[in-house]
Amino acid sequence: MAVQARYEQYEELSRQLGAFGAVKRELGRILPSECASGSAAVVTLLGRHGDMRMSKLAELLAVDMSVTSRHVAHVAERGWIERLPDPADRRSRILRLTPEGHLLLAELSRRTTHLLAERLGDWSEEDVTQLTRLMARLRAGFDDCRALPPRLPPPEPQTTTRTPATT
Amino acid sequence: MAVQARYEQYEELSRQLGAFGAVKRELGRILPSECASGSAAVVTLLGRHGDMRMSKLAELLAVDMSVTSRHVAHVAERGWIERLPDPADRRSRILRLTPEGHLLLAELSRRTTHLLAERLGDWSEEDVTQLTRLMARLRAGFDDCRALPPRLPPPEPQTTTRTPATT
DNA sequence: TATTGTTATACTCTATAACTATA
DNA sequence: TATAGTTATAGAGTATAACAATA
Repeated sequence: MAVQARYEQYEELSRQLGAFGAVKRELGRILPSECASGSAAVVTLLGRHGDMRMSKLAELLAVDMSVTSRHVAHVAERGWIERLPDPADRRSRILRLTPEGHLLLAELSRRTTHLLAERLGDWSEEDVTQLTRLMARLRAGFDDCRALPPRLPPPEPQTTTRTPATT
Repeated sequence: MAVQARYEQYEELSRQLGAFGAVKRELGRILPSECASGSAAVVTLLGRHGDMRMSKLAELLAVDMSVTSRHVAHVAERGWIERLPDPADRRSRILRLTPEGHLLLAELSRRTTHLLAERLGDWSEEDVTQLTRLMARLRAGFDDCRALPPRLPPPEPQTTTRTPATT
């Protein structure tokens, strides 16, 4: 039946999602000293989208603003960004890459693309494009519903133990 | 030129990889109490591949054995797996799911597939299959070369500051 | 001497809650 | 009263190094 096949697809996708952390860790290992992955994300997003406020950055990072605040403080301490006052709202701060930040961004791009070129050198252009497109779509599917938290499925109709976790 | 286009593909893929943490965090939020994502990975891999030794599990998890040891201890304390002596090597231990572990595995599968069904319900079967296939291939590309650590690209030929990180 | 696995320590990322300053 | 951002605290994941037991 089609439903059964679809759930097996989800199972398999779930396994790939679980194992995908290894890829991100590997990418993290090539980062420059002092620049952890959180810092790299801040610099990369500012380079991609331009100056923005904390709240906007938190949204793009898809993490709580408290986390964003810590990452931004770390990056600002190292001189890669500056925090300008927002003339429209004195509670807010505008984040902007410094010249040193742009240099770091170029270095990050160089290292990342080099590693990906090493690992994906034998991929067809179509496959790279497809993977990027499908990952973006999956992420968008999770972003969209971030307001409403994920719901659990209804409990099993069977009369078996339903919550093995809370033993 | 083609090389330039390829590097732009890598840039875009890199951004998607960076933003992908949000998907994994969302999947982590639906886990049962006491079962963190590390525990879920252990149970899932044992269910998928059957009984195995610590070293094999560490390889499948793609993390250091010390990390594996901690996750396994957590899972064993909750009765989801047992650690049997290995008759072939007394240093080693064979990991096996308990009946409670199988119940937990079923519950994990139920919750994960439900969430994916909610988020990917409008995807074509081809797209789901493609994404799974390409993620597996990308991960394999990183797994294969895990023995040799990722190498950094050669320094820029230009006479600019090459290491903005070590300011 | 080499390998399997455990433990101690330290670092990063994340979320929740309490707090300050401003709207 | 509500919002933008910060800080304190706690929990989870990971790696390195030192260690025990066995091969």
